[in-house]
Amino acid sequence: MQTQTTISIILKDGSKKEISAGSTGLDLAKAISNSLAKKSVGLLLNGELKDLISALHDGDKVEIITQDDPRSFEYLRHSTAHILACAVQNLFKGSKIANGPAIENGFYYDFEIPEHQLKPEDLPKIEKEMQRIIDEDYSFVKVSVDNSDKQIQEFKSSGEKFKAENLEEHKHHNPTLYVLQKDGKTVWNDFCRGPHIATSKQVKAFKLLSISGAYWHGDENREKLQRIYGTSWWSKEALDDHLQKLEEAEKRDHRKLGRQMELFSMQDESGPGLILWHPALAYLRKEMEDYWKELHLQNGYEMVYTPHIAKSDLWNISGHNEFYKENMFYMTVDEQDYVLKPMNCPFHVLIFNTTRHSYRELPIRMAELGTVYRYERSGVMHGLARVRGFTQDDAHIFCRKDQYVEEIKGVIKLVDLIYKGFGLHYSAELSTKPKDAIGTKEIWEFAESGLEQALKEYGLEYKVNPEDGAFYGPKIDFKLKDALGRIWQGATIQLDFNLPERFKLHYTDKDGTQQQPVMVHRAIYGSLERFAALLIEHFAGSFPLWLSYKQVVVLPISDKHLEYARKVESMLKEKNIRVEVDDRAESLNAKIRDAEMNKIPYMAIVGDKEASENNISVRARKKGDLGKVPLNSFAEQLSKEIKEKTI
RNA sequence: GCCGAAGUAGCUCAGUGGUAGAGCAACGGUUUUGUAAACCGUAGGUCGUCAGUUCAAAUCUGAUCUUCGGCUCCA
Repeated sequence: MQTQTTISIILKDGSKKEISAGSTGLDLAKAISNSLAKKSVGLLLNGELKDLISALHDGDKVEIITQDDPRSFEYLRHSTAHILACAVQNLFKGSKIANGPAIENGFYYDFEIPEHQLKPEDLPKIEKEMQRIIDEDYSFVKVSVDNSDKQIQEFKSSGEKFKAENLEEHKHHNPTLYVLQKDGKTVWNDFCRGPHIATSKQVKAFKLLSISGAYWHGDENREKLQRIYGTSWWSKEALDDHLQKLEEAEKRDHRKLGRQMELFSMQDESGPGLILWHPALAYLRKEMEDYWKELHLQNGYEMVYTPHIAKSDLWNISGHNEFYKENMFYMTVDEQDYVLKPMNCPFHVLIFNTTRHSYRELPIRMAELGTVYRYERSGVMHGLARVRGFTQDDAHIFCRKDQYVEEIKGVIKLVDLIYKGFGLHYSAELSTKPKDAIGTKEIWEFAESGLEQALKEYGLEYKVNPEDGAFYGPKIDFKLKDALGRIWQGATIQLDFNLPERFKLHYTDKDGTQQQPVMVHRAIYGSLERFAALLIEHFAGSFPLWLSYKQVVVLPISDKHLEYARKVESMLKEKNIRVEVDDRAESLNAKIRDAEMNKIPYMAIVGDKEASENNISVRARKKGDLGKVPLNSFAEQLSKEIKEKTI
């Protein structure tokens, strides 16, 4: 009898497991339980994601990644991308493969395909070939490249120039190939770091979604590539859920709802990226603005208004002409150059600088709903979310160093307060000093630690984005999460060391010396346009009562009830409720249907019974009949809902 | 800006070289309706724009504008 050598593995929970030497991760999973082995996908081996069949060594720390672990998608999707690449190369002779990573919710692969432009009709054909590869049950086998130069030559001779270039770049990082193999026969290979699933059959549910262009290494001077996007899941159910979510997102698309609900438009005559706010969305904006102004005035801000254009001189001082030139609209009047403002800050600084300031006056908080114009490249515009003219809910705080932390806390409080009114959840991120920053090390330290202190004292969780701040100062960004779990850019708080210097901002301190104030830029909605887009998609157009254009529609059962309907209307109008009567000669069912389609929160249905009892039958959007309610209590209930901003 | 796709009635879409279509919306009439579409009729389009090919162009070609999917960039 031979003595079996064993090795000791440290599991996730810190416990140790003895297994026989030469075991793989899969063996370890089997040794723990069969059901675990079935769900196992890969390993976190000493902190790195590795193939499930990686060999284990004595003392390794191992966490088994199962299908329940979100990290398992990296394996699945990246492997599905490889199957896609193999399928495309089988179908389109001479195709060269570039890169194919897993991305959020899916994957893509980039190809150079000579003499064929991919069309949507190609996707089902490619899917079929992928399914064939999956059904063949090929193994993903990792092969280390011992002679990089020889392998590069091989890639080059088979025309795989992108693989050759990738390998050249990584030749000193223990390069590996992944090959698709069956019965020891290799059918396909790619230069790849991995990790992968074990066999192609593990791909249970995938779909190719779209085609687009891309460049090798994202560089428009390099080769043009064709990209295929897809998604891949562990089960058909999960795939269907995901596809349904995509469908739901499409239904909620603010551009689509914008047309359907007549919220806004952009027109050829007025130009791209320039929004016409139609009455329904203008009402929502008015509510956003009123709410904003009310909270800002309550929280020590002062309102200012500044022009839309300014002489070029201003932008020379601010530095915009130097750093922001390609984003600005220019015009010449009376031989004088003017610029359409891309930011409000220089104007606020001018207001600050009009008089001398005492340390006693600070902080000064100057707020403006300022409309700015930025030249955006033609391909980047997107509905209300990315435009050329937009209104920032901008404010600048000029304060002393000793007031700085409190001021930041005040802004965080205001952000919290405002988002509450919309029922939105958010998270915070702190971005620190980038490489090409201006300002001394001391001032950056002061600024960053101040932001951090404010976040901590406020008790807000945050993530740090190292080196992601603006060149002129660090910032806190707020990310908003919508009803579908998608992330939107929200509020931002930025320190600025640049403008106080350029505009020579001063205040007179206690001891009579001239000191430079700290300047904070901050916006909470960010852009009213983009925030409106967020609200449209978050609520799928069914806005809460306080944000609805039409809050109530009165539906008379027949013409006989028009008189009473008008009475209901004027009574609600007196209470400042936005109401109208549907007096069309349509059936009640048709009126209800139209009101539902127009996403009006409440319907007040009135007929003989209601008129005689001085009440109404209430029907709520999407909820249906709520029964009869006295007119007065209905009005009171709505007023309360509006006042409390009930979601 | 770059790559690719698309643009037909207010909206959603059909129409692949030979007289521009449907549904919904609009308008007129009939119906007077009890919780998601009553019925009949009328009107509405230089087929994004400009050139070209052709006896003939929504349809083929080119340019241009806009939109969409990406790349890049960003509030």
